[in-house]
Amino acid sequence: MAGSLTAASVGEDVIVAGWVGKRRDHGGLIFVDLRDGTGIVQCTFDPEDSRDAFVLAERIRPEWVVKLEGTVRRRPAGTDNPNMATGEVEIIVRSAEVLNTAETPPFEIEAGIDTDELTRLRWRYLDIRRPEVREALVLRDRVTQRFRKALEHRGFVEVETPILTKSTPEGARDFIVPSRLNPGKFYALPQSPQLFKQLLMIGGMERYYQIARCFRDEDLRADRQPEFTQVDIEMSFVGQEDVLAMTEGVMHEVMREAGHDLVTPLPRITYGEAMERFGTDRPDTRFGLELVDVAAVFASSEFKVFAGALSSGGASKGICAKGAGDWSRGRIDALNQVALDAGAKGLAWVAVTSDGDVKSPIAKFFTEDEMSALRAALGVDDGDLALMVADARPVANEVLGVIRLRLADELEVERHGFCALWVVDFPMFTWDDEEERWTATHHPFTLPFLDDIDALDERPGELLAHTYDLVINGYEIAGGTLRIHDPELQLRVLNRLGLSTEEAKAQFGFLLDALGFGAPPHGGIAFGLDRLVMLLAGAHSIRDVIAFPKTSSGSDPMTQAPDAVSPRQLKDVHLRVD
RNA sequence: GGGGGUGUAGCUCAGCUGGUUAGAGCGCUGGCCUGUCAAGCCAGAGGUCGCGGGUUCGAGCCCCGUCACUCCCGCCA
Repeated sequence: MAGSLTAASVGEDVIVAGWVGKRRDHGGLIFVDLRDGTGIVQCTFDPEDSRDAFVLAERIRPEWVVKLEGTVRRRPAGTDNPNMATGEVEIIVRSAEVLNTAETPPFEIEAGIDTDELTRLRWRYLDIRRPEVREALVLRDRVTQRFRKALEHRGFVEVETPILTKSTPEGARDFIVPSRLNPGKFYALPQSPQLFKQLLMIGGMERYYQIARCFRDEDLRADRQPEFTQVDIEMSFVGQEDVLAMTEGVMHEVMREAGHDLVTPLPRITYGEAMERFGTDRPDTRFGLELVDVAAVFASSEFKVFAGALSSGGASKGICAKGAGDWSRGRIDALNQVALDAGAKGLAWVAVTSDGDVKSPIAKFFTEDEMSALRAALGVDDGDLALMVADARPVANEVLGVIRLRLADELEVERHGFCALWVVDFPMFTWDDEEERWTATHHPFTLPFLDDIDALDERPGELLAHTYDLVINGYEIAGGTLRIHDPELQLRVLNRLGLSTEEAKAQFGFLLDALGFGAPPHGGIAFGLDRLVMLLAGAHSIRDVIAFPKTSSGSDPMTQAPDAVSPRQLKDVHLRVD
């Protein structure tokens, strides 16, 4: 009500209820900004209109809850406030009632405050009164509703899956819940509905979705919370193209809801290409700064470090930092440190000043021809800085991927709008040095490329899988796979991951059994709803789009969770705590 | 688990090379004020300098430890 009053409402008698914002007391005249869910309107207390209301207005304080009755009036000439939606009008208050008083809030309830997040979270319900937080939650609702609408329209059925479920190996650390009725046994909270959606396909649901809460007991980040929300989707009797087309259609509608036009079909690149060009599997394609293979330049050069890396099967890659040719040595050294931290042995560089002078610790190893070849390969003009890494191919790519993002910041590269793309064909397995075994790149239920299935045993590192990640502005917004529907193949994959047949049956027996009862071919995708809304809201953390998020140590400053429980509770669930 | 940053009034911050009684703006309280909207003017209250230890004649400042928040790496199939 409050925020929707305009000149068209002039003359109307209205009742508004809400919170007191700013109060401006002129002695003989008092203005109160009244805020409700719709916005803010100025309410004017004049003793000539109502003595009682005026006397009350002298007492009220910020964040008191009041109900005001009065008439909407055009503001006197010259007193309009063009900065507020209701700035042409005001309510002349005839009667006022205090519904509740309030403590002085620990921070001001208004847009654009610069208060520490801990303070905001401790009084999150006050923070939620502020417009940015409110708008983020409203946006989240609109996005969620649009997902529902778009999916229902396409024949999907929303099904709830268990929150109390079974811990399985592979993947993230589970949150576990002790069972009172089963001493010594535990439920696990789902990392995602994963297996249940497959079981729904086997159950003949054919098209399932769920706005699903997921739980992972891992360390937090700006874009990672211990509980988060997926829009989880699965379809039967489909191939990859069907899933991608469905996803693009739904995304188009969702983006439209948020006021953006997503041009489809989206570009696609393979995982391999993403790594070669951007040094990451989730490239931010709002800018170039792509990685270039400079092996041809270094193969025969006198620069032993690079030539050596190449001859031992590695790669040498480079990136051209436009306009960085005049950077100080210190600034380049800082980049070198970034490269070292990212795992490089060093960062080679050639700076060409805007006067055309070449400065480089490695220039002495190059002939004039080689130097021009390097500049041509990377597109280095006067005033540019070339950065090169030679190492095992994955290392060289990843290091330059990190450098690329750093350069985008340093060079203040323009990054606006939304650049979405598919990254497809991830490897089925990734070698884990620490555990000395193959792990599933996406998950163990991913369908590998069947035309190369011999690689499963012979060359597991080369086997690709039917996978697709939707990446926007460097964030993985959705990811999915076609699933294995053959129990024999599923068992082979689990074996390949180091699970014996007995272990596989103990952990995933219900899935293997189910696959044996006529599982249809199926595949799907899951969106990270929090991240998507964060991007759409222009926020920098998913905490900004979650009503009651946790701090980076996983605690809630408002409820004080997690907290100790009583000895009785522990005894009930057969637990002892040190 | 590791690295960086931060921690001083309710909020945001300043506080010099270690030196008297720790300051400012906003907010809050009281007073004045009939057209403000970051209202204005006057007055006032408000401090475990995150916590613990150490060095020193003397610590907000230096040292050690610790806690919290935050960003990143590891981790997140």
